Amino acid sequence: MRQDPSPASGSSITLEDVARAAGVSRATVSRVINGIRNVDPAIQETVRRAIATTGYVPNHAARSLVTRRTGAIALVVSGAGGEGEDAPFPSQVFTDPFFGRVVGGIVSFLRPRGIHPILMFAETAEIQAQVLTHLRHGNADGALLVSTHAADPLPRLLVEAGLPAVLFARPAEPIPISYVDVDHRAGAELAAGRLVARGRRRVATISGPLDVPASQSRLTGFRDAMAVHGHPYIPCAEGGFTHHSGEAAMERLLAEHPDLDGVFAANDLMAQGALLALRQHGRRVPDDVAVVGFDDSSAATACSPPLTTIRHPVEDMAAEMARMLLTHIEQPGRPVTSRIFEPVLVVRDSA
Amino acid sequence: MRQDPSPASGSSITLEDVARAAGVSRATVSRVINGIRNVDPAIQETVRRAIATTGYVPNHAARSLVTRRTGAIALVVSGAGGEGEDAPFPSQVFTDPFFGRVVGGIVSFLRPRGIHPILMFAETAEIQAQVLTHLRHGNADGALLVSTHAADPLPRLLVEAGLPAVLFARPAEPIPISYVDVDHRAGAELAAGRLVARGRRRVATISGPLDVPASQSRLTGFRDAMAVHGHPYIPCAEGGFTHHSGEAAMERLLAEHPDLDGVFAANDLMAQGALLALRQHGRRVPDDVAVVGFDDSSAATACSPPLTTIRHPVEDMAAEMARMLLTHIEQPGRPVTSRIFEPVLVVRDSA
DNA sequence: CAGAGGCTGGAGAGCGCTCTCCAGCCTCTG
DNA sequence: CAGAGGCTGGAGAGCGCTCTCCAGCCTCTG
Repeated sequence: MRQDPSPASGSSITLEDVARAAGVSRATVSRVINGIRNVDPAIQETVRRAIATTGYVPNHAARSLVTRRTGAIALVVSGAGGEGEDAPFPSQVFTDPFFGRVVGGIVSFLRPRGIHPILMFAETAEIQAQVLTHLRHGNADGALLVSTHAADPLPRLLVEAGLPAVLFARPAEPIPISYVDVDHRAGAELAAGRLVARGRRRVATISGPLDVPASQSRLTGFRDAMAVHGHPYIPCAEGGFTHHSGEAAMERLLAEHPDLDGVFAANDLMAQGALLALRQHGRRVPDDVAVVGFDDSSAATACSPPLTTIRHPVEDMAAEMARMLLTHIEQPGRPVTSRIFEPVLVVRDSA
Repeated sequence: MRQDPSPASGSSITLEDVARAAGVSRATVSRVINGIRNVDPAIQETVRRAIATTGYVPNHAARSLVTRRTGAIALVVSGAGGEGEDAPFPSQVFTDPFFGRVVGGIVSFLRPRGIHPILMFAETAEIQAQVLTHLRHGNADGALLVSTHAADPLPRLLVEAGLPAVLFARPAEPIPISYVDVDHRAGAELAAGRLVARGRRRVATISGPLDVPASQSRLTGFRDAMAVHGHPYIPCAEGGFTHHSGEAAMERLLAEHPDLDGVFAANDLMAQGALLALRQHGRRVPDDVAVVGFDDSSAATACSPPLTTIRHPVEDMAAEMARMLLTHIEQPGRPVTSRIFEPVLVVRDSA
């Protein structure tokens, strides 16, 4: 079974070969493959058969050389501005279940369209520059950007480079770029409502990093809602969206307010840490202290007790990001847009 | 500030433009950029300056059309053969901290070489076919494959397609493909040694799915080592590498062997589930029952108490996969190889 | 029935690179 | 000092597609 021009090594069968086999021109084969213009059904059939028998596979590079499209989308996870922890950045990021849901939503939208995202991490300014260069080399038609820090300069750099891009979460600085986001304020109001409904009167909150707009919205939204319910003073300890920072923040809150009976943590990972601290201090959850998280990550169900939390439709949001990006790529002149999603309260055992 | 051929939209500056600006031929510019053959240092300098002033960025498609290399690597996460759970596959997969470490290791090796992996999920046979077609279209020079199930046919399909590929973990069926793996048996021996050293005499194990070679190796390795230590009978409950399956397996073990004082779970997620079950049954860990996990995932430290576990150098293994793949791509004739990594015991509180 | 206009297939240019081949120069050796 | 051989830069083909332009045919209308 000798096959000299091995079909594997670059599949050396070209459009020319198919055209010859079908007895038509290259242009006609191209038209059949790309489904443009009317082609006689009988000829279409002949061409398709020729493709099948030759085992032809289009050369992607040749195609994108002329179309000036790569057909590729970059998924950029950017963390510039954040301080390093023990694990290398990509490990750290993917340990967060949130990113799994983002990836899931993006893939669910792109894959049926034959697109697979290129995964890029840009945790430092230097690497961001490399990533940007890589994108400008025409390695992707556009970028989906998820930043872990608000001070991220990458969104602006992408806009300046003229590269189609969509953000997950509103950028800290106002720049002309499309994004999806959740209504953080509404989510915080749901959390407040739940704690009040459970009869909690001495409530505190563990916020995310306060340079992140989302953290700000959750904090002020929570405080405003609690004020409406007649609770004017809500102590806050700032965390860093990590398990350990949540534990530490809970320790600080307990030290200053040992009589608290309710906590709203701005994400589930911190809520999980808070549960640990509460247990170590002998507090029962939810009997002594009710805890509400945010995100409905898989951490929420792995906790003991399982977390009552605020779910944003991350998969839907991520899919929408991808949809918006494809629109921008297909219609370059299009104005930027945003889309805000409504969160929902997920009641489990912690509150 | 008008720029008609916008530098963003495909950066219409070509090698030709740089050559003209530098007063040399296209070939010379190409040589400087790719660092092939000697070029007069003075000319090199002139060319570099011309590149800088023109803002030239090589066209990736044109290059790969002639080199027949894309410069891209696919990271394929394959789950064919597994039964679906509630979350969509990609979300599920990335929720497992293990994949974060794999991605981290791969990125740490590829990124300095200017390569960013294309992320592909292939959870069903149908999607595997699509993924394979996509790869054969020349969208990547090779594939790094992480399978979640042993019966995965994708490794064989990749070999048949002649596509350079490297697996994480030895394939179930013997096929000529390179892989990295951990010495599962040695890891299980470490776990057995630890439990024996802690004076445990009634020890059970929670295995992974028994159609996975790794699960088999861990189970037999554990049983063999315990036999050496004088414990001939080790009950086993089969799990599915998930939190919940670990919890369920622990329930079964406790029902049949209420007096057990030590458990080896074949991964941390199941160990975490086991801890939950033990707590619900009023067992103290490690006083009543010592628990050893496997993987040293972030679940190990999020547990209460933190898990004593077996760490495989996942990041190193993933980086090695990438290195092996690049070797295969650069030297197509090269025979397949394997590399087995030694695990280490990480002592925390659970045993 | 003649002419206009639409539709379909082919010819051929061209996308932006790399790489082979060759010319010309320079260096070294006998 | 002549000739061989190495080295460096340029010319030009060619990678495999798409897309424009055009020819030829067919259909429809006046």
